[in-house]
Order: sequence, then structure tokens, then C-alpha cells
Amino acid sequence: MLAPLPLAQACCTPLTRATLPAEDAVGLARTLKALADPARLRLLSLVAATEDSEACVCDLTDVLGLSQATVSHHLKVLVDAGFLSRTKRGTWAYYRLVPGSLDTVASSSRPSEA
Amino acid sequence: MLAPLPLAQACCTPLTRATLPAEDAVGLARTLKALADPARLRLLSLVAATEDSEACVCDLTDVLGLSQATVSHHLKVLVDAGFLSRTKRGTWAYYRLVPGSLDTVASSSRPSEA
DNA sequence: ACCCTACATCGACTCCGGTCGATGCCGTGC
DNA sequence: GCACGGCATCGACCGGAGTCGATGTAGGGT
Repeated sequence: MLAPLPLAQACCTPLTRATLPAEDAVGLARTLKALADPARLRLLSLVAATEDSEACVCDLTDVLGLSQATVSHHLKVLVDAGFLSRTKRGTWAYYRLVPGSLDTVASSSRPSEA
Repeated sequence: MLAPLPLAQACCTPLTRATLPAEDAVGLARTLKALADPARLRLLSLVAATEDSEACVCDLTDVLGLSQATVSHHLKVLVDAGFLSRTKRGTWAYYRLVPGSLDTVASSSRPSEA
């Protein structure tokens, strides 16, 4: 890296104007990484499909075919990323979609504009 | 898993109607995983920022501060995922954005509809 | 012919992340 | 009080992914 390259200036156009700053790329990648898992995508889909957009862990475990510890882990990842919110009522923990979170991802994944 | 749970039927609503099938979740997760990396996001941004939406590897290496082997690897991931297309002209390899690829991701990341 | 440059690939290392069983915490119900 | 059940957390395992140096391949220039 940082090679002067005194002779290879005929390669391409100047790209130094980075449109997506490095720090933004890290943040966006962190958000996308929270979505880039089949189990988590299905979790979001299941939570969104509930009538009140609310679901507890016990059912999600059966549908996904994963252990309860794994489902709890995935739910925590989604909560930390801001896609779900947790509400503990009695013995059960209910998860709900955070309304605008998915739209934000969809709009920010356009490097030609961001 | 697969516990009968004969007494805990008061938990929540039936969630068996999975809106996002498991196979679709795997495919979408694979696509999102290709995007969920800071270096790849910046690569997409840099390629999109070029006037002809074309860029070769040599400049991208300098801007990202990564080794040439790593940049080549990330570009291959983006090509395999369908976000970039490769065109070798002379000694250099030019990468170009595939027009509708990013829009597809943005529209498919909506489990309330998919 | 030779060397140099641009790029892909290989092999290896390391670290992150998904998964599970076991355990702990906190409710509910008896 | 105690026992049970739902859920989070811990520790561990292990496969996958990011990174690099080294090497291979192909084209250009002298």
C-alpha cells in the first residue's frame, strides 16, 4: 500500500473521492451482518407475521428447529441491531418489530447516492 | 427441541405460517452476507462513483489500504454475488456495477411483504 | 528474447460467528 | 416454602471468512 506508482498513471480515473466513508461502511456492514443469517431472517419474518407483531421464544424455537439458546442468541443480535424490541411480560419475553428499521437498511444500501 | 409442551399452550399465537421459506432465507442471507463487509461496501461505492462506473484493481487497493490479494478476493465475492461484472481489457481488469442488483436487495429485505 | 506490471490464485494463519449443553435467574403455581 | 417452566447467559467446539505473503499467469514494452 501507499506505493507511489510513478509510471502507472494511465490506468484509470481518479477514485480518491470516496463516496462512502470508512466509518459509515463499518456501521452499515454491522447492520447488514445482523441480517445476513437465514435464522435471523426467518425470525424477523415470523415476528412480522404475528397479528400483533409480537412473538415469544418458545414457538420460534420449534419452527426454526434450533435450540433455545441459539434462538435467544439470534434474537439478541436483532435487538442489538435495532430491528426488534424486547418486552418481558410475566414468564415470557415478547419480541416486536421496530417499525422503520428495515426501511432504513433498504434506503441506505445505495452507494450511488449515500 | 420437539418437546410436546402439553401445558404451555397459553403462550402465544400460532406461528406455523412461516412467511419466509427456509430456502429463500438461505439465498437472501447469502446475498446480504456478500454486502455485510466494510471493504466490499466501499468497493461498491468506489466503483459506482467512477464516471463510467468502471474501475480497476490498482486504485482500489490504494484507497482501501488493503493488500492486492485481499481486494481481489472481495471483488470476486461481489462478482459471484451478482453485484459486479468483470471485464479484462489488456493488462487491467475493470469492474462495473450490475445495474439492478442493489435494488433487488433493497426490495427483498422486507419480510412483512416477502 | 527478456523483464516488468496487473491480476488471480494458493496456502496458511487468525479471528469471528453459529451452534449446543449446562447453568443461572426470575417468574408462576402448588 | 418448594418445584417447575421460560428465558438469558456461559463455556466450549468448530466451521467459515478476512487477511496476508508467495506464487502463477498473462499481457506490454524494450
